Amino acid sequence: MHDKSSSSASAPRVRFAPSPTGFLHVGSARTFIFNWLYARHNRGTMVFRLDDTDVERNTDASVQSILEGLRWLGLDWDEEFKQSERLALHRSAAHAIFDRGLAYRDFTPAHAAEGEASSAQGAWLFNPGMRELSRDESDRRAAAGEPFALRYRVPRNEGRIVQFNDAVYGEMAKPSDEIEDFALLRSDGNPTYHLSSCVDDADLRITQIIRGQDHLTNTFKHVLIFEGLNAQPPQFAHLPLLVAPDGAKLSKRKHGSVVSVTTYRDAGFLPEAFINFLCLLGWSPKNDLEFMPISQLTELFTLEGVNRSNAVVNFSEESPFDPKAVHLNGEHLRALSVDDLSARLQPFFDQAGLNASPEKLREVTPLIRERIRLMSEAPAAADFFFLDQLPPYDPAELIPAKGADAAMTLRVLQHAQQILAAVPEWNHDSLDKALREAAATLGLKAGPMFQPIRVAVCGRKNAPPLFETMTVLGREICLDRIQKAEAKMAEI
RNA sequence: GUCCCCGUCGUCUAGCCCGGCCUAGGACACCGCCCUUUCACGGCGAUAACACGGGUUCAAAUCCCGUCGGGGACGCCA
Repeated sequence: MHDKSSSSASAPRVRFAPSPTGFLHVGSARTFIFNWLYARHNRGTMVFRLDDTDVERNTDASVQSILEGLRWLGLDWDEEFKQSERLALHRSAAHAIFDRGLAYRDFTPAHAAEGEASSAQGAWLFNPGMRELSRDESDRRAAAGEPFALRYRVPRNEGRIVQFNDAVYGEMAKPSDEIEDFALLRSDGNPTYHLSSCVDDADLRITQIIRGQDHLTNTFKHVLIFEGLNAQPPQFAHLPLLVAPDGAKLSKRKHGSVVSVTTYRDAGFLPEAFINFLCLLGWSPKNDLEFMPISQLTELFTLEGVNRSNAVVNFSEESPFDPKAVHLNGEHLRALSVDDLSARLQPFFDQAGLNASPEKLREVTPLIRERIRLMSEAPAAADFFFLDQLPPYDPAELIPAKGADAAMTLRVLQHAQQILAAVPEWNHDSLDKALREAAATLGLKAGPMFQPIRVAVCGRKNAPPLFETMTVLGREICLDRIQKAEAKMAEI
């Protein structure tokens, strides 16, 4: 490629522009991820821009919470901006549009036309009388201190069609007659979202706007603003929405904490698994691949792979997380090295108050990694490795469902205790050998032989493989627990 | 209400643009079998979808029209 367009076809610049009015939710996270993937795939620039023009609703806690969510995802950005620090630019842009005659002052008091029949009778387009105000009268009233909002003078009755080409939805067109005279400046002089967003996108030389489909119809207004700014609009790419099982757009208010990314973090999702899951919602590499590390997602991501229909994120009271996300997490968990997984599991054990030393946890990790799908499940799956005292369990559990009765169970325990006290070496192979021989001696199959021991040692029926478990636990603890089990048997 | 978008297994999706290779592929979930000292992991298999109605065509999931259904946007919120 050495044509003359090489300079204009420079590296793409994309942005993620959250407004700090709540925690980072999964829909926003996906938008961020797609932007990031696009930037990295095309060796472009990722811009983080805080769209904090709504002073009323913005909170610092929200900013922190969004950053916390993004930090967890582990995806970076190259440039950072805050809209609240760029208000002067937005205002002067508004004035420039006004000076070009593309906007007018609207002295109608705020919220004047709210409620009533206005919304029932079709779309509102503009407040009567304001469009036609002469420049002189407009100036006079403004000078007199009468508050006004600045509105875009959308072309009327000119047969004008506003259009743009969306990278996902294709050719979009709408008669300007159907677009309302949206506000650029509020009566307090502050810019609206539409204005700030477009002015910044133009000023920051954003080349692709990748955002939720809920902005699809707003885009016509944005095209008009770019026009008023004398700027070339970026390419738009709208993403299908993430919806709840009830079909409605995911919202913090309606669906609660299940839409917050920190909820996934706290439940023990791996960020790479969460990202993988989100990517599969509304995008596909089209080759049946589903398990993908971030490097591969980056390599495969293109806007052509984005589809157009909304995707359901499944969650319910019983299972708060989409089963596919959980499954994917299990796969990513198992793809980690034991050292890595062990380190990531540590906080979950600490939080559970299990006092797990890194060394011990490192030994336990291989025994549970195929048995958990969320890291939060780990403490419950491995608590008996770290507890001095086994939690109480039903002695009846000691008795196998088939192959041995209570009397035989007691014999198994007693015999095992003798054998285990005498095994020369406390490792997998000698335990295996000794206990299988013991089973033969008692005339039992492996199952009925191992079950009582497993329950005695772990305090439950379902546990990791017996010999590995006993090896990690050590002889002393095993013998002690078997001893206690015998005592329990006596209770029956 | 007005405008816009969408509609393939329960869910995420491939296929649709460039009609035949689709007796519609993959994944999750569910069920069954195998592996196995339990639970898992893994392997194998089963059930399961082109919203509906018209057209165009030798041929339609794929093209056209309509209907219905779902979602979104219509704010001096973002």
